[in-house]
Amino acid sequence: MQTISNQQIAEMLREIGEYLAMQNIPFKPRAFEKAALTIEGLEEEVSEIYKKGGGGKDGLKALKEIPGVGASIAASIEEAINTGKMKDLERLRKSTPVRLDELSRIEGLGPKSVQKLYKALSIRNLKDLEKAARAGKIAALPGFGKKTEENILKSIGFAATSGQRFFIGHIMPQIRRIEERLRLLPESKMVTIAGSARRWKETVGDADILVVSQKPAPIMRQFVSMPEVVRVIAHGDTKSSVKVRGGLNVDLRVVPEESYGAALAYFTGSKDHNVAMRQTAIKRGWKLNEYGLFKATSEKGRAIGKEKMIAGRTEAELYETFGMDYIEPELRENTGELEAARRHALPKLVGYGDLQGDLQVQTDWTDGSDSIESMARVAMARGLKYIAITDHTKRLAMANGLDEKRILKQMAEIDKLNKKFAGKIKILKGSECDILKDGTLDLPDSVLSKLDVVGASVHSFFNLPRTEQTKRIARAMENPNVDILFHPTGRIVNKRAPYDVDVEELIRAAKRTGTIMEIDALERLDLKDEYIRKCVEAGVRMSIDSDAHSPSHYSSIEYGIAQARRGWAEKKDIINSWPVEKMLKSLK
DNA sequence: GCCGTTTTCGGCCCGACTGTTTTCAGTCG
Repeated sequence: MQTISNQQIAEMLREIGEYLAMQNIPFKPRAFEKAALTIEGLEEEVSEIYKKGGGGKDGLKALKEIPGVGASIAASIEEAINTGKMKDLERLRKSTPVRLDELSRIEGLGPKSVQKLYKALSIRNLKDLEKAARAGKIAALPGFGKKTEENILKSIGFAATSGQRFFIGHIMPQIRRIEERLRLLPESKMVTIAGSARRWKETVGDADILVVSQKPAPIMRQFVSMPEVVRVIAHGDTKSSVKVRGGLNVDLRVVPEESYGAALAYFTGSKDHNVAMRQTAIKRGWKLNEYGLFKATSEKGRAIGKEKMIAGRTEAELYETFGMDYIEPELRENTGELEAARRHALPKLVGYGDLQGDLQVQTDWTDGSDSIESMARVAMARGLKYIAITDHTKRLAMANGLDEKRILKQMAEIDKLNKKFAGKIKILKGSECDILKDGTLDLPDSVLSKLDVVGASVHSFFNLPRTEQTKRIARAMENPNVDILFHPTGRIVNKRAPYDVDVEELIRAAKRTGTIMEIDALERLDLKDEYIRKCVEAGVRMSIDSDAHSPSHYSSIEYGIAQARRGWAEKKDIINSWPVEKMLKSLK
């Protein structure tokens, strides 16, 4: 039987929610949406959770443990696991046969409008919609108009790119360019990137930028007329929204200085974090919004309708008023950070300037673009104290992988360079050694034992069955010469799914064997944040590596550090934040 | 439909912008 993925289940639940929203049913849509969001973000497959729970009644119980999943949704999930379908969804689809997924991708078109369009014009899909819009039929509907019709047509043109999420490493430079442009405006007092980019999520759907200013109008005018803007979605006094070349939506908010902290917290999110914060406020009889934290004033115990702002100028003040420590943006996902902040037990996250070394660097000996010397010089200029040269091994023939002879030659060259760079940067002898199909390594132990740092990684047989893949990698980790497991799951953000492997078992193997787990920064962000957190909890150490194949790739380190921070990692968890001697001693 | 330091009923985050209205519904984040 084909097992159903979390993504598929989430889409079904979300679709049910949208149908319910179409029918104007209150609250239920949000319940489904919430459950869908949670399930999408789960690391473990829901079908596994059900199976592990024992299936049947006990499986259902296990499903209900998932936040946002109650009796009814659990039953639907069970149904989907067993039959691949949800009867409730089938029924809804039949009663209103519209392609909700297609139509709600159109900007400004939500469930209510879709319902109206279906009732009045029998519009079921994007094609029907375009036809009706071109024929001018939509403008004639009550509640719709000429402008709406124009926007629908425009949006159809963009439908392909909307809803897409961008890899943070690719999109951050563009967001920063826009930030910089706004910073240069004389009217703007402060400019900050907010939203998921400030939380360093591995993918970003929209960019949010916050500006403090007394004169928003000229800032808004400049913003909507930037050269990269391809469409203005909204243009207001305090909020504007545009789509820029490449498909990214950028939202700009202008707030007064006294609300800066509240607004920054609000627009940084995550949504879940904000909702939890607001619920905390309500419990205390306060109100939290993007303008501040407010307390209702009362006279003789009776509310008199006036509100007094009690915090909001800075984020720190906001958290403090709640009796919490300041929560770094990377932690704001409502996954225990509020509780930890209350108990003053937040981690002291590894900092963006904390790395002293980089333990995965490729050179022109294999598939890198530059020489060992030039990679060392660039690393030095970036303030690194040591790098490990870790070229591929012979199994990776297309990368001109090193065999025993060539790697010995490379080691001799590194000795020479170390004399040249003495006192400036230390070049470590290393390898990115291929893990062969059976879990043995591509170079003999007699060679590996001569190296300072051995990373092992999978570049072949991605499709082995889960247990075999897990055993294979764990076997490599048992090798006393293997120090680090490079890019442990093989994923590439937005490009390649991880191979099927039991990561928790690998983390146990790492603990048992003293192997370091890598956070590979370049395009991979492998490990994922959830696994990083599990390593931290298990006391398994990690390294954050650029995986640089050219000098410009060192810049990816920043994203790797962000990823580590999102996984609650501290300096003590990241071996290359340590001086080289201490780092080397921590290896096998 | 979900949830619980207001706990098995009765709540459910909150505000800006747009377009079509003439006071507001729908959408978005």
